[in-house]
Amino acid sequence: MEKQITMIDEALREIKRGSAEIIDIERVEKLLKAYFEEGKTYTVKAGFDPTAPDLHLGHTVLLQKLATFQKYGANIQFLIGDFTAQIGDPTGKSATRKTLTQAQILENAKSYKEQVFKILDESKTEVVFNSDWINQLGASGMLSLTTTYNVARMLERDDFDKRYKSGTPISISEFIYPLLQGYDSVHLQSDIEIGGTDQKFNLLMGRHLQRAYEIGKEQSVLMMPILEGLDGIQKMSKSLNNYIGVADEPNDMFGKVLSISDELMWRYFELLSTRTLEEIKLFQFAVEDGSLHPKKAKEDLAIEIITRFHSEDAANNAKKEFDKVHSKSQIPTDIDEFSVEGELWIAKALVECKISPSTSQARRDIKQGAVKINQEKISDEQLQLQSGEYVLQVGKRKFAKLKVI
RNA sequence: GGUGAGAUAGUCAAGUGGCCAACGACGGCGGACUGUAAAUCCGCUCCCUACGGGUUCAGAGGUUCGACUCCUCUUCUCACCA
Repeated sequence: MEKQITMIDEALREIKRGSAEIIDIERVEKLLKAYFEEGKTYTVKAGFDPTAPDLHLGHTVLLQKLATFQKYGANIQFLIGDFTAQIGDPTGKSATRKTLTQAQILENAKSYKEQVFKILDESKTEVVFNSDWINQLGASGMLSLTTTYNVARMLERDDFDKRYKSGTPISISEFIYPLLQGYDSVHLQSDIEIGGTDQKFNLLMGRHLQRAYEIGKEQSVLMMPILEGLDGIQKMSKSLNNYIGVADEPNDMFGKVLSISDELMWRYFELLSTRTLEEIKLFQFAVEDGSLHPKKAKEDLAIEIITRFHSEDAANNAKKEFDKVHSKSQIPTDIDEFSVEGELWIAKALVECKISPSTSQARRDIKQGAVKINQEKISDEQLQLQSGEYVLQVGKRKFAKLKVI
């Protein structure tokens, strides 16, 4: 008995880690108790958008939380919102989405699986599509769904409220969106749902509808913070180009992790590392008292992340490569190769090798001393490359090999 | 439906007849310092083999030696009124 209580505490601690807010933690505790005492499992739902199969570390924050739940008796309902995607989530800016064909959705779902099961246990995960049951709903089902809520309460929601007051249009279908998402929880009889803090309203709707439909339970809700991107300010997203993709090359991942600020590193440790909080605290103290170089801590983080998505070997190689290029300023092993015929003006060569966007930019770079050929800085912007092989470099990070024939 | 204001480079935002390829800020890039960190400092930031040329200031016309700046129409945004 004693032992079980500590196990429950331990599990709870891990589950709470990094979370922004948990609603009805008592129920989570009961579920854990039932698991440890009677081996009863429970379900945790998380919804994903079928339009974005390119996962980045921001998405993995949720996935890792799901993996934690799997450790403690949860079956994951990995929901692909293929129906709701047709409406478009009104959360935040509602850019109108293009509707996807069924074939595209299945394609995306497939690539989700490839990426997601690097973190989740496939045997404890059920992938479901909400069109399956929403299409069954029919007009009358839809109608009775809408009777469970009213416009005034819908307008309590922050973004709707702002848009309403400022006279920005809100379409009726946008009101339907949270209802449908909540209905998913009714159909799936979810015990817990997790999502980002930006999803709070939609997540709570699940509770509301489970009550309205009298399914005999109300899901607990766990919200994770939105991970900041490489800039440390805005949320990680592909469109802001401040992301680390789970499919990124090991070398890119390493470089990107090393480029984050020291402050942000701790945030990443908390939300992305599987190290215990105690371990992370020790790192933090060690860095503060000077016994651990912050770069070393960051390298460990990078290696951990790369190991998860690639392999340990890949991670170690990435580190070696990084040291080679940046600490010893040697030329990287794998660089793009190009070849051209006839002699070539240097500015054109840089454009040709895609390490300069235009000859104008190339000239500026040369003038500023940013261009090297075979490790030698050049200053002559009129330089003609005769036949031979060259390693061209712009700045610290852009390399290309060029063969002039 | 009526009235008024506006649309300028990746974003924000000056410029109201030539001095404007267009102030400034942010971002981005390069350099110094470093740990490819942050902070800081400096330079660059439309294109073109260039002390010159070309194309830009929502779109289409017009006035003018000359327009981002003036006029007309179009499209779109915003504010107020109904």
